[in-house]
This record gives sequence, structure tokens and C-alpha cells, in this order.
Amino acid sequence: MSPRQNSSSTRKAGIPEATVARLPVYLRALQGLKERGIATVSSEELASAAGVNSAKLRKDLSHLGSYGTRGVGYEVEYLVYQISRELGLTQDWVVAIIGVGNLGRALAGYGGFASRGFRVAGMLDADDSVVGQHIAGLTVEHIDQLETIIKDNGVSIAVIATPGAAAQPLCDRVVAAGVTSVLNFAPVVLSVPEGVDVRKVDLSIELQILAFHEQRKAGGPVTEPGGHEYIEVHP
Amino acid sequence: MSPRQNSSSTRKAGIPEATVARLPVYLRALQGLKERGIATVSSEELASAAGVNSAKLRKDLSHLGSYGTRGVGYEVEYLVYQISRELGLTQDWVVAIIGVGNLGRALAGYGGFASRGFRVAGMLDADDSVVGQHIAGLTVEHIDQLETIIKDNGVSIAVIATPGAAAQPLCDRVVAAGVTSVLNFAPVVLSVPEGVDVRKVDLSIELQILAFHEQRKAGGPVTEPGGHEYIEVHP
DNA sequence: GTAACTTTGTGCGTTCATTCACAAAGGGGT
DNA sequence: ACCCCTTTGTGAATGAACGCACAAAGTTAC
Repeated sequence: MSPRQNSSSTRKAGIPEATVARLPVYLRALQGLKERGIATVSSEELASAAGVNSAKLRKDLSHLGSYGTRGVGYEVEYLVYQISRELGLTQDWVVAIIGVGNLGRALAGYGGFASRGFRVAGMLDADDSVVGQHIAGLTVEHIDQLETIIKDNGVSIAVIATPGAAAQPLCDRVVAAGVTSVLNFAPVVLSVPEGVDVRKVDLSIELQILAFHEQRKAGGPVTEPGGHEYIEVHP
Repeated sequence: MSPRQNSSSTRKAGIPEATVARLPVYLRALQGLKERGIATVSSEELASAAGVNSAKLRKDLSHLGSYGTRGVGYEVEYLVYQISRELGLTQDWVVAIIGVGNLGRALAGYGGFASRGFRVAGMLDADDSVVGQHIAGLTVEHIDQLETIIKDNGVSIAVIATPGAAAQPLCDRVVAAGVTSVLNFAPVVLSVPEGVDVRKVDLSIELQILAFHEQRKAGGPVTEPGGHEYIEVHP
């Protein structure tokens, strides 16, 4: 479908990265409203539900098109559809989870996947005591099957939830097998060829950022007794 | 310690948020180098290990002070210490994990916490079949004990790993009990009073962002047959 | 001691993101 | 049919982040 991009004069505006990162948040908020039976929402209300400034919300939505009605607001259901379409959630994405530790299990059981068009086609691990276990309706396969599973199911997104040392070699393998998007939970920076996207989620990094702000509130970094912050030497 | 902030003329420069978010990445890269016995590193090498541009790395580090040596580079161990200090990792932070599902378990067993000064003081859940279990050396407590545990242990960071519906009420309780930083894994936008920091990690949001880019590569959003992207009506 | 070389730290122009503030657009009441 | 009220969509202003490119600073070799 969509055999080629419309290459005529009016190209689809590139949506800013910052906006793309917020669209899923809006989507979540909208689905919450929908469940509560709300049919129409103003930018002010939706912005507040999503935790952003309303002008920012309107500008974000304006990048998708003009889907609001002045004096009224946005129709919830229609907006859900438009955002979903823009994010590519109206089609199905096939995912493989690599590494079946606690985190891999948590991911497999996470409801937020299936409901947004992500289908887990396989879970793989190198540990023989894990292979064969049934988790969230799937049987854990041996990592040897990696290429087979990717190709047979048309996996396009790999989720790497292994220890750090295993991540890069496995990443190389999934990329070689045709995967073009990787979600990395391992605590390493993956290097991938041009054209492959990697996003990294690092639990301890988030905590460290919190710690920084926490320290801020408490009065800045712990300084040596004697206490300069640091000296700008400009003689 | 550090009874009050140096309020004299030369205030500590505010470190840009984007820089703060990268410091943990540098720290991780540096620790990797240290383990490999590397004592000194240039901005170019470190930048490449961290996956960023070297000028950006140097500018980031310059916000902490002037810790490099021209013609040589940075001393790994010293830089580790300086970044750790800046992030507040030279002191201990006491954490409570709220919600002991798969994700809570994964977090409890995650090695990246203890090694960076985060001590898990308690794990709590509302489910009686989980309460009393021993996980990662801790006994799961009933959620009734929340306030007690926070106050007795001086918990300053709460990690919320509950279902969405439970998150806001629990967040209110931890904040009321004195917690000023929250790491939220629940799929909701938490509202908190001024002065409390919240960071959100949402597994499905990351996947959705990947899906967007994946769709991009494949030729843009799925359009209706007939195929305009959208119509700008400016009559 | 000096010259050649390496690498940091940063000034500056550019691009990206946020916010304000308002004109234009639509709905509803009379 | 008209006017008033609400809310969108967006110019324009401001601010944050990025990355180039280079002078200043330090090291090494002779």
C-alpha cells in the first residue's frame, strides 16, 4: 500500500522530532477521554490532560493538518484516528523481543503493545533453561532461531533486553537479517549502519537525572569543605 | 552537608537540561573505558563511545569546569568522579519501588541501581499474593506501609510501576509523605505540586516513535486511495 | 629552549523548539 | 440575517541547542 510517496509539488511537511515524541502522549490522553465518553475536546483541555502548553499542542496538531473546529475544539475519535495514522499505528508492526530476563518478560506482558498495533512474533534467549518456557502466550525460542524468526514473520522492530555485553553482536545480527528499527534496553550505545533507527531506554539514566535535580533542590553539588563550586581561571 | 547554596555573586552556572541528560551516558562510557584499563581519553574517542559529536561533548563537559588537558585529553578516573559528583551520585539516594509486577521485579533486580548510589529501601504492592515474597533480597511490603517506609528510611525517590489507574493516588500519597522525585512507568500523566519532579518512561511511546520513522522509510503515512496527504484549504 | 603537533575550550552563526498574542473561522442565540 | 462568543491555526518573537572552526594551551621531540 502507498506504493510511492507523493512526489508532486506539495510535499508532506516534515514533522518536527519534538512533535513526533509528543504525539503518543496526546494519543494516550485522547483514548482516556474516549473511554470516559467524551466526544469533543478543546486544545486547552487536551493540553492539560497531556501535561503540555495549549499553544504547543495546537502547533503540534497543525503539523498533521487542520482537524479542529474553531469555537468547538477537536472531535476525539477523529483525532485519535489521524494521530494513529500519522504514527503508523493503523498498520501492524511485527516485533521480536530478544532477551527474556525480567525485563523481557515485563515487555511481553505489557498491554500497551497489542492495543497499538504491535504484535510480538517471537521471544528469544540464549539460556537453555529459559528456552521453551511459555510467556504471555508465546514459547521462548533459542537465539539460534533469530534469523529464521525475523525473516519468516517479517519482523521490522527488534527489542533488545539483554545484558550489555550481548547487545551489540545481537544487534548486528538483527540488522543483517533485515530489521530497521531497534529499541535498546541494554546499557550500551549500539552502533548501526545508516538507515537503521535506534532508540535507547535506560532505567538508570532516568534515575540519575532525577538525582541531579534532587541534589539541586537540596543546595547544589556536594562541594569540598572550603567550598568553591569551581574556579573559572581567566588570568 | 552543603548547608546552603553559595548565594554570592558567582552563581554556579545552570547546566542545560540537554547536557544533564547526556552526562549519565558519558559516565557509562567512561566506566567502560576504565574497566578496560584506559586511563586517558580524548574528546573525540569519548564522544564516539558515547555516540555524540565531539564538540558537543566538550561543551557539555565545559559546563562542569575545565577538567581536560590540552594536547592530551581527559583523565578517565577524574572525569568519572567529577560527573558523578555533579549528578549527585557521590551521595546515596534512597528509592522505593511501588508496584511489584514484572516491571517492578525487573527494576529491583537491575544492577545499574546499586552501582550508582541508588539503594532500594522497599518494594510495595497492594496484592496480598505478592506481599511477603522475597525479591532481590527484599521482602515485599503491603502498600499500607507506604508512609512508614518512606519516612523511616528517608526515601526521596519513588518509582511507580503500577497499573495506570493506581498511579495518581499513590503518587499523591508518596508526595504527601515527603518524596520529591518520582520516576513514573505507569501510562498516565501524573500531576504533582510545584517542587516535585516527575520523569516518565513509557515503553509503548518509544515503540510508537520507532513506528513513525519506520513508516517514513517505507514511504510516508498510509493515505486514502486517491492519495492526497491532506488538503490545505485556503480559498 | 624552541618548534611542531595535538587537543581542549569557546565565540559565533544556524537551526530547531517554545511561547505569546491575535486575526480568522465557525457555532449558537435572538 | 446578524452579532457575539469561543476556540483554532499561525505569524512573529524569543530562547535553547547544535556544530563549525579556531585561538589558546599544553605536550613531545629534538
